[in-house]
Amino acid sequence: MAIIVDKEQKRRDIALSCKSLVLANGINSLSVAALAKEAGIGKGTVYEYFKNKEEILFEIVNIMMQEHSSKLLGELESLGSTKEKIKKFSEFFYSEQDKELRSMYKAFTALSLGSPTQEMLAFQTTSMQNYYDVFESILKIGIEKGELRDSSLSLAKGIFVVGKGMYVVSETTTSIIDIELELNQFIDALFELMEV
Amino acid sequence: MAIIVDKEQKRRDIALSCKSLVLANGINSLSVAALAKEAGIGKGTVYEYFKNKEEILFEIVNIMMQEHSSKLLGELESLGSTKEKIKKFSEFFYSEQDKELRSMYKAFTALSLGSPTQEMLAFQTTSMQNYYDVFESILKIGIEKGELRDSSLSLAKGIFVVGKGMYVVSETTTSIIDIELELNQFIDALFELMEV
Amino acid sequence: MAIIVDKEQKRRDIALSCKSLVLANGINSLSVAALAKEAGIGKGTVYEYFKNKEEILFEIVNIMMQEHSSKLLGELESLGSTKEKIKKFSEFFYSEQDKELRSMYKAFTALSLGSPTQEMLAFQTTSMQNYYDVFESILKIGIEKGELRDSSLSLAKGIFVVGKGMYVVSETTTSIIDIELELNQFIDALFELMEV
Amino acid sequence: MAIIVDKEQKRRDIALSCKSLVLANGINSLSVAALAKEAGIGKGTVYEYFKNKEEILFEIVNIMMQEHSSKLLGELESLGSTKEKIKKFSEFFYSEQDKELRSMYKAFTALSLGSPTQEMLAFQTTSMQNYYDVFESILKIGIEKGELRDSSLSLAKGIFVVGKGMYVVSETTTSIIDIELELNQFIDALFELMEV
DNA sequence: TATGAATGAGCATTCATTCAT
DNA sequence: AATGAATGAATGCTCATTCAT
Repeated sequence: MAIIVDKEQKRRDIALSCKSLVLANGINSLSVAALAKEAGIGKGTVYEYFKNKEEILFEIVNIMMQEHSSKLLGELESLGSTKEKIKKFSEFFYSEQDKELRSMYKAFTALSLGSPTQEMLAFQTTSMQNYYDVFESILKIGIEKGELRDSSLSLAKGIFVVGKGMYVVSETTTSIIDIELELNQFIDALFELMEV
Repeated sequence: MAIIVDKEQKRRDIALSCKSLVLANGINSLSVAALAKEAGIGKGTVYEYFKNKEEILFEIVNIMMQEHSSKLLGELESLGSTKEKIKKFSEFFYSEQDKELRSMYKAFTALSLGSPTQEMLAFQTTSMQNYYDVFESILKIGIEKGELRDSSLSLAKGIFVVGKGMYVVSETTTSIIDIELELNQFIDALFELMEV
Repeated sequence: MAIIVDKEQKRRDIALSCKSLVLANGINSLSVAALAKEAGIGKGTVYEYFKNKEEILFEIVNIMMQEHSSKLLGELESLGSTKEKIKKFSEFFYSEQDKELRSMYKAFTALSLGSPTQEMLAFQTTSMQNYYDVFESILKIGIEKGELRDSSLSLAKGIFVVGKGMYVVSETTTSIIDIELELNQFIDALFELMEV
Repeated sequence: MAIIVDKEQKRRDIALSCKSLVLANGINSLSVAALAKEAGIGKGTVYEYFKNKEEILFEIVNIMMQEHSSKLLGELESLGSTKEKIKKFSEFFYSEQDKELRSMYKAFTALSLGSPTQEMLAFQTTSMQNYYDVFESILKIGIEKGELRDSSLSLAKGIFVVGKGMYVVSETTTSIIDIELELNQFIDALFELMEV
């Protein structure tokens, strides 16, 4: 009987096994040769599971985002107020435990900005949408519960991107921008607007 | 005696002559060979004016930012209210006429995120600071004139980065994020908070 | 499964196939491109077998020295007197059949003098030591057999380097230095000292 | 009245002004640009005084050898015995004060071995001959004075090159060859042969 | 299915030399 | 006589991808 290999599982294994390589050296210095070696497989085998190098990065980011997403959803459940939920949500941009994903995300953003492909845009759009849906549902519940005004929703995307903007600024300058402090101040200020 | 060349001017000329190459093909595919050809000079000549390839990109971005900056300052002068000034300021993120600089800036951000060097971070920090100074002075004048509350200043950085965040989102996803609309909505909302 | 290649053998093949290039044009003008072409392989393939260009030269010299060394040891066995052995040993510096190795060695010495690296010095030290060990053992046997005085050993290095010195002189001047004649005269004279 | 520049003197000035550059970085990294800068002249001017880069090295070595030679001749005069003279002569290979010339000579030997030109060989031959003439005259005087046997002359070249050989060995290996000790031992031993 | 040997296009950078001024 | 701006050939090395086994 032939060995049945779970292709999807092997894809994940390969992707994850080189996660540390990307985190250590960035995305530019990740070579297929190093990747294959780290994964303990042949260079050719990589191409049995991924169309090209880019796809591997998709897979890594995808896995990490899924993990982060499910963890986040779990943590959100235990929180009461909408503001707490939003703050928990934005912890991604500065918390120590999300550092790896952030680093991965940074590498991926660099790639996306530098030479965007259709697949890349589609991938990011989907990922982003998933997060945004969660975010929006939090606000909607807040509105339902009477915590927030109806008009708050229009500020949603604003809050959503401010973290991203801060993150990019902090990563591309040496300015000591204290994201945690400033982001929380920003949210506090916004909630004064949004709260009923 | 030897030919006297305005080195600074030639630097600018070389940098600008390959601006279109970067805008057309991105930063990754900009080769020194292509650059030199476009500039109508020899490959070696490039290195008479720039220490390395990176420096050329600095120069291009620098020139474009200076142009944009002086144009912006001129336009700001004719505006009365602080909100109008802030909106004029944020037009950078969506206006048609700043498209080139935005594109250049995008390429540069990709580079900065991908493989940041000390020089790059320093350059971005300085550039950013210049803009931020203008931004802050607008708010300070607004406060002096009694248009804004004293506490507004703490929101400054928030407003400042939200554009950047939106821009990155819009560039890395296919989501039809209407930056112009959403950014203006966001500013309007914030001004409700900030206005006396 | 993949093609199995005797990496060590191919290394030798590649190195040897460009031996003539080095002998013909010297070491400075040996480009990887020319080397690969001569070996009938791609440029990239070279780097599958050698870490860098230098290593190829090491390999060539190494192979040639090993060949010479084993040939020399064979020839030494059939010789009776210590003087004969020493003379056989020193034939390297002028014999027609060692011309290639000498030429290779010359190129390598030029490199070592010009820009010595740790690896290069180590390589030369080892190679030199191997030869010197043979040389010393010849003298020791001579002493054991009562052919030479005990004190002869202190002259060993002197004899050893005189050939090298003559060789360098002959290669860097047009003076018609008759190495064969002078080296043999020198050895004869020395043996008057060394013999019991 | 036009300024009359002593071309020959300026040649020497240029050559000497970049002596330290060669000593510091070796011969391979000496660029005409750096050289001109060090000499405080334009790159083009270099070519008014030298046909090419190689010629500059000739000039440096030439000047240094002339200096060394005249100094050596002065020192030899005050010495009585032939052995002392020979030892003084061979001090070149290890003395601290000749370190610079040795270093220069090393660089030059590397060049000569690597890509010998007719001019280079001719230059080295002449230089070598000058030294050898001095050396030979020392031995002749020793013979005249009855210190040495007539046959000693045949060993002359042997002594002459042994230093060179040792020097090359010491420069191309990490072996701790104590040139001073071994060279002197060698000369002592030879003198047992040569002395009447 | 798995492999890894082979590849060659591609690239940044250097530098001796020329020559118009 | 002096200069330095301009040059382009030359080069070592990388790496994603292919494909024969």
